[in-house]
Amino acid sequence: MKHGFSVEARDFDLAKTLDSGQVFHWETHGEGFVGAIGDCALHVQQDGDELLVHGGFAQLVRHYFALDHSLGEICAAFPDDPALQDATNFCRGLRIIRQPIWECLAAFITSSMKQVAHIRQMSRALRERFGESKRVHGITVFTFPSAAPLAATNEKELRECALGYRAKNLLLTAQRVASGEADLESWRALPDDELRARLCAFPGVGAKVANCVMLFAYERLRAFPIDVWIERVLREKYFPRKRKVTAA
DNA sequence: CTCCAGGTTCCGG
DNA sequence: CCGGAACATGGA
Repeated sequence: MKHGFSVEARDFDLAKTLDSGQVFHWETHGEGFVGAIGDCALHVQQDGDELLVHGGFAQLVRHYFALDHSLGEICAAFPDDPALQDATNFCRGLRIIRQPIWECLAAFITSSMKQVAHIRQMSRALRERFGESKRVHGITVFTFPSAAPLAATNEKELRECALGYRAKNLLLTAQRVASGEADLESWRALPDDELRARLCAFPGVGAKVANCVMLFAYERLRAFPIDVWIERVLREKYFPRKRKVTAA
């Protein structure tokens, strides 16, 4: 427990944020969580208005969890809508984090037609098989594999991580990223529409996954991923007569 | 044993 | 453009 860093974290709920389905590779450990941000493995634990971070990287943690966002201002800007009021109360402290692009893209490619518990299982299998082993706080953590080691495998090996038909999509995407043909970092400079079009050009990436990557990795806070649950709510609360609910 | 899960893609009308 | 169906896997 010693040698940890403390990071101020007001208006933040670590457990709620990591359990919200925007990221899939953190695991509970004791009172906190272990995981990795890119290559940096760490243990994080919340204690009131602060985070105890083991493994260093305090500034990285602050950036990753978007602790610089003013959650109060963001919530105050919401329209006066009963459903949104309920939502803000229910989700208080849940932040949209800043994920490394590749691991976000890869994770959501595996997410189609899968329950969150399954997505987490696939993430773990990929990490244990292709990620790097690190030690932090006395435990072993596997980082999420970069594109290169995934590009160097084959569909069969990825299927052994329970990816099913998603294996081919992840493999082809990893190859395009690892080869440099698709430079995810440079795409930060693109406007929303162009970025979305490039993301949708990857196999297995459609409107929903592209919007997840834009929102969770590219900081495009206007992106609005519509999954089956959001669609049900939109239909029930706002558009009872529409046959199809889309972002536009 | 069936059903369906935080979608995408392809195909026919 | 729009509705349907296939796609793998595993837990309920």
